[in-house]
Amino acid sequence: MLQVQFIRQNKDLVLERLALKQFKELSVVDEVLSLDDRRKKLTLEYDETQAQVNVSSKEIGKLMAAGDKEGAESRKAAVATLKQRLQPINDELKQVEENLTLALYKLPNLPHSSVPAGKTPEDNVVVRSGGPMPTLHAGAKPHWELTSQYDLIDFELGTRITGSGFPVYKNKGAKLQRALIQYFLDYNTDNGYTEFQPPYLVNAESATGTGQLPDKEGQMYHVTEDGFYLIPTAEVPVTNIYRDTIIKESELPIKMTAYTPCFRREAGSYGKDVRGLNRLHQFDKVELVQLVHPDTSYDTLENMVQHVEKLILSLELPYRILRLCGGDMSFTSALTYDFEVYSAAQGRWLEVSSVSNFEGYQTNRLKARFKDSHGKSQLVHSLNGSSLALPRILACLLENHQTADGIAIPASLQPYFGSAKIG
RNA sequence: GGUGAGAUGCCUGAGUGGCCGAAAGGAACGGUUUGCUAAACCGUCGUACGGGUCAAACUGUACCGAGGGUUCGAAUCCCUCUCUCACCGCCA
Repeated sequence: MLQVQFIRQNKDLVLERLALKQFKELSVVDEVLSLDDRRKKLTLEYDETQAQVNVSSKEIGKLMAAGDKEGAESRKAAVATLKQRLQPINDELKQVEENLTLALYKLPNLPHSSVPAGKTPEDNVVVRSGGPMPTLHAGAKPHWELTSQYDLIDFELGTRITGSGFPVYKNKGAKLQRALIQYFLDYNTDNGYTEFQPPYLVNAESATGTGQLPDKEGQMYHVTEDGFYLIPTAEVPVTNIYRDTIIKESELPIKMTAYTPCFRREAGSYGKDVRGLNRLHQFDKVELVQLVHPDTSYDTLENMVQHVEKLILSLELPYRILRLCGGDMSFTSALTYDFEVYSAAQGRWLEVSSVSNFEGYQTNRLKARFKDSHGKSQLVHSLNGSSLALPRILACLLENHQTADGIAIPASLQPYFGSAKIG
């Protein structure tokens, strides 16, 4: 969430940026400020009254020790009066603090100055593109036919075991999946990221920390029996590794990577969006998370973009990088680059990675801070990106590298997959 | 799942009603000494939210797992919960 002090000092900027993000309830900004004013007044009143109580209590102790029972009793009566005043102040203070938090939760992160104006995906800006655009042979097929032809994935079986959107990978399909995960993780750790295997279920505090709650409650599977949520991305458990911690400045940047399955309810999706591997309820992803000094977070963002770009290039896939417009960005992000890979047989671009700088928005909720050179704690900036989401990469690999007599495996992947082609 | 013991600052660990935001030791950081290393010595060494200030100094409140309660006053007493450890049961 945004820092109240920042909102107070930069109100005009905040309003302007919220508008860029297509945020309509601008009155929330004033609500936050007035609630914070009220909170300060009440806090002062409470603290001053409580201070009197504390002083009196000490005096009572001394009077008792001195054997002055009467003096002690009269003091007690005075304290009782003070405490009666305290009660309603405290009640209101708690209410105000709760409302303030709720109001702050309503405000999305502010887009960075380089974020393009716009409302829909059409307004996203293509930053650059690359990779070899394939020329498919006459009988080229979409991936859901290839997976069936080569016996790589059984969608119907998954439907029977669980439901739609839970495919069963088998044979070379399962092995390719495993090879990709291994390759991605090695690539990340070779570049200085520390590998983690986090829990796949998180509690409500963690989901709140990264912004899934309360904003996107319906996106996650909720295990009500124990109050846990299935992770929609490794971002949630991995970023929460540093919840409520003060990091040494010398330890920054913190670079983490993790493979996890991801679970998303994806309510309301339909049609060609969900065909084959395009959109699933369970999928695999290798994620990058960095916690960095605020001064360097945008350099880090560019580094992460290049890191992911090289990985896609090594898979010999055609891609483009988009800078998302204000209206298409996620609630918590300040600047996001999406990577899309061209699905040749479908004739459409599929998002395979999203790399974002959240600045202090997540870390303010998480209370992930570091001590600066003056000894003051400051929020670190958090960033994350996929490297990569597996199903769409798999789909594009199959479609783009298909030939009349099989599917070619990119050279970078062959050591992991163990052969140069499928079929 | 059952029984028992616990949860204190970066770590170990004292503290059973007021003098405790908290002893002591260690680690860390700064300094002195030193041919270098080591040792020794001195100092610093929690967080949040307020007040105050140009900024500091200074100052108030809260926090000893979490939440409630008793009391003029709680790390200390009571209740609930969570977690940790040990043993038993079960089990990949």
